[in-house]
Amino acid sequence: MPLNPDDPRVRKTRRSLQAALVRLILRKGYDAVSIQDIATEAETARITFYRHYADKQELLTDCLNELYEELTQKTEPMAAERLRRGESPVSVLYTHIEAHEILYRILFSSQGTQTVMERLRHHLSERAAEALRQNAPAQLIPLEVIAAHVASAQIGLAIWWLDHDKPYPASYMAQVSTWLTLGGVLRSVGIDHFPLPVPQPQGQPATPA
Amino acid sequence: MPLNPDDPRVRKTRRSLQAALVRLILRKGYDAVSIQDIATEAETARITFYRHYADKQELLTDCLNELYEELTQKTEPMAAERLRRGESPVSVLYTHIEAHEILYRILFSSQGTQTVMERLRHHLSERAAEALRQNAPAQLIPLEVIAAHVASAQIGLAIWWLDHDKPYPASYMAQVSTWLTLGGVLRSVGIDHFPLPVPQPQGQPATPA
Amino acid sequence: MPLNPDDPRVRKTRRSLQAALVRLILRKGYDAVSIQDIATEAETARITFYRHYADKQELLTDCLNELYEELTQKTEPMAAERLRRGESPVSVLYTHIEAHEILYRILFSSQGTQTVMERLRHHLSERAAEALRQNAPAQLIPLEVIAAHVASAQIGLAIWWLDHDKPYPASYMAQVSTWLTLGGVLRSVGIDHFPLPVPQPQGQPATPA
Amino acid sequence: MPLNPDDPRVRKTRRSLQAALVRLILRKGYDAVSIQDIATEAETARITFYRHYADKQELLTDCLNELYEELTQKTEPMAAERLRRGESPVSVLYTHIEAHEILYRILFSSQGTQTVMERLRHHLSERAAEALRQNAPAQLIPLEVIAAHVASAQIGLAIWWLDHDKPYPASYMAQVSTWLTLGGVLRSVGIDHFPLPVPQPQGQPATPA
DNA sequence: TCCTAAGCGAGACGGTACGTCTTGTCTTCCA
DNA sequence: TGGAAGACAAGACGTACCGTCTCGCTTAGGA
Repeated sequence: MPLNPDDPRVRKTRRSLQAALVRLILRKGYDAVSIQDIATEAETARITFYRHYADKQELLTDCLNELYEELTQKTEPMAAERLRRGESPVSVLYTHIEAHEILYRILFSSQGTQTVMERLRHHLSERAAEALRQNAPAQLIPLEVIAAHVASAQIGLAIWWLDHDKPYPASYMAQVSTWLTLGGVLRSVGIDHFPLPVPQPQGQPATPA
Repeated sequence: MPLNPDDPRVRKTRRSLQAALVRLILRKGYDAVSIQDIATEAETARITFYRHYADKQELLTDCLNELYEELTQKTEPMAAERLRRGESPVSVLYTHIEAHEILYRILFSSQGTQTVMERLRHHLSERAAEALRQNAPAQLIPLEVIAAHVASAQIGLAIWWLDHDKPYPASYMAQVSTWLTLGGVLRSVGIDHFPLPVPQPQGQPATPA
Repeated sequence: MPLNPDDPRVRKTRRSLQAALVRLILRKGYDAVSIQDIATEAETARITFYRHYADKQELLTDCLNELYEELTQKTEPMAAERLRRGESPVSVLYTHIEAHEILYRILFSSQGTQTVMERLRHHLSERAAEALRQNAPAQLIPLEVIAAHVASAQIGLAIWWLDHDKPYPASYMAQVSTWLTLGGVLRSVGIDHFPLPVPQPQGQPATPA
Repeated sequence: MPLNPDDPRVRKTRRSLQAALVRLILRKGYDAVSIQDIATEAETARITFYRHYADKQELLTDCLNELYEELTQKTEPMAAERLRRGESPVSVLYTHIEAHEILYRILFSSQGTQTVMERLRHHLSERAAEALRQNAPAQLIPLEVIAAHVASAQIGLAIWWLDHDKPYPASYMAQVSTWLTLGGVLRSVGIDHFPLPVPQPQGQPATPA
């Protein structure tokens, strides 16, 4: 007996549960949150939770899904040539993270988000592969390997950024991530011939925490 | 009352528990393994588990710790200049992964290994930062950012490798990882001036999964 | 969260547990009965036991309480002058024991019935003291001492009776108990003539086991 | 492998265990005492306990056995005719209780002393039956019934005495117990004249607790 | 207007796992 | 030989959380 998702009562209950879960995760961490906790926090009955979600993971996924949808919506139609102008999906990602910091902290730290994380990783891989397919004159290395490398590096740096409490501005991080990915490491050790200028550290704190 | 780790009985019991956990994780996944399962599989009593470990996580960490120790021992004294010759810590990592594939699969997939993974990530960051400090003529980008980028990319690619059932040889993956990290992406899209030759895909399957 | 004792589910569960305990005590003895045993015998879950009772003792007391209530209800309003006619509370006690032999065997033998036994002893003391207060012309001996003596003798003889598998009829035992008790008690309050005839051993087996 | 009870080490260890048990029972009650407690209190190892006793009950019985032996030794050779002079075994019992109050409190209160208590009850029954056999001109009531009545009354009153913190002197209690008991018993064997004077309440507190 | 269906609240229940406790057994040492 | 040290198996204990169930209550939309 699936509940009618358009019934305003149903919508209201689900909103309460989602908000309750987010609050509780921030307070105690994902694992320490029991379903009774969620129900109590949402001022409803435990059975009501089960009427809407099969388990905690499903509720969390529901919380993060629209985050993912919003991000992919913004990234999807990015023309591949913007890649060279530095307008990579990465800059969209960092802007989005900054706008939804709390949810991204949960996404990055919670154990129960393998699914959403995996989709995010896959999405970034796809964007990278797509750009490569359109712009690369030659494929010296398997494309899927490059895509995996790029996605991992980008996500990893974004996680590092939040974990260290955003010591640099989002725009700078996005530039650096793109730049390093494209070959910045090389230049950072003194090797030239690179089409992108070095990201200027505008605005970042002189002494990051 | 901490048990004496040198008592042969203690060593034997711990070995049994560790082996049992590994077998069970492979069989059912980390989360589905109960402590009673471990005890039964190890042919001992449940209370014996608690005499040696506080929880499942602690036993798993104990399993993975020597893996980590062995890896860092091999990576530690790597002369920084080997970096240019392609003998990065990454090649050591891939060799090690191939030698202990089962444990690395568990390490990469299990929820309960945040600690060990974090140490691995930190270790790789340190290796990268160290190399940069010694070889970089200029620091155009904060060193810690570069290190985080490199570590994430390397670990991410290694995870991808196992998750896709090793479609290329370890040596090739190590070369690619190093090459991409150093600026390979650039070359892979047609930009030159790079000191390392393109890794030759010797031996990789023609049609990877 | 105390359960609602009027909920029919609750009543049913408690009945099951009580009956299970009685059966198990008869089968293995009070001490050998574990709570899991009770739950299994009652065809319920162990946790259900704990939802209703704090421990085995509490369940047993619950079993015996109504036994005690029923007995005291019958004994309470006994006119004191019936004492002389031989209609002492003791005759009620023996009749009651015979009607609920199984429960009394448990009450007399189980370790966990201190509370109920103490109440029974106290009740019999009170009945004796009350009768004495109303009928005794003089108090040559402290009343509470007499009451303790009477209650102990009566309970002790009843226990002996069951322990020896009822070698004499209940009515005869009640008469004997009263008669033996009254001998000293009457004299202790200054009454010299003994109003009761010697109990005639009607119906008792010639060769008791 | 029964230990040699004459080995001074064995004797010493057993003394320690017995004393430890007595102290612990007084401190926490019989049931709450674990075997580890006893060993710790006796400043020995737990396994040592098992070398000497099968369980807690056996140790307790060992503690109380000599108490019982001493009592029966004093009661055994009592000439039956002393019964009329008021020198019943009861007076010996009260004197003995007063001399070993702590142990008797444990004996009367502990669950684990069924054996010793049963022997005590049987002993008192035997003494009563013996006296009756020698002195009774007629047996109007089964002797074993009388004996059970007498033993129960005597033990019950003694327990009451300790439970109420000895509100009367031991000698007085012994007299009262005998006097109350004899009243009915004598008559039950056909003796009408009551040979004992009413016990004089010498020395008892005016307002017992 | 009522009445009917869907969502919700209350709370008992069976089940699994947890972490702790005690018991009794067993080596392996020490005096 | 007796005692000390300490690991171990067996199993009960009391608790926590999970997921399910039944029973009523409310409330909005259609008869």
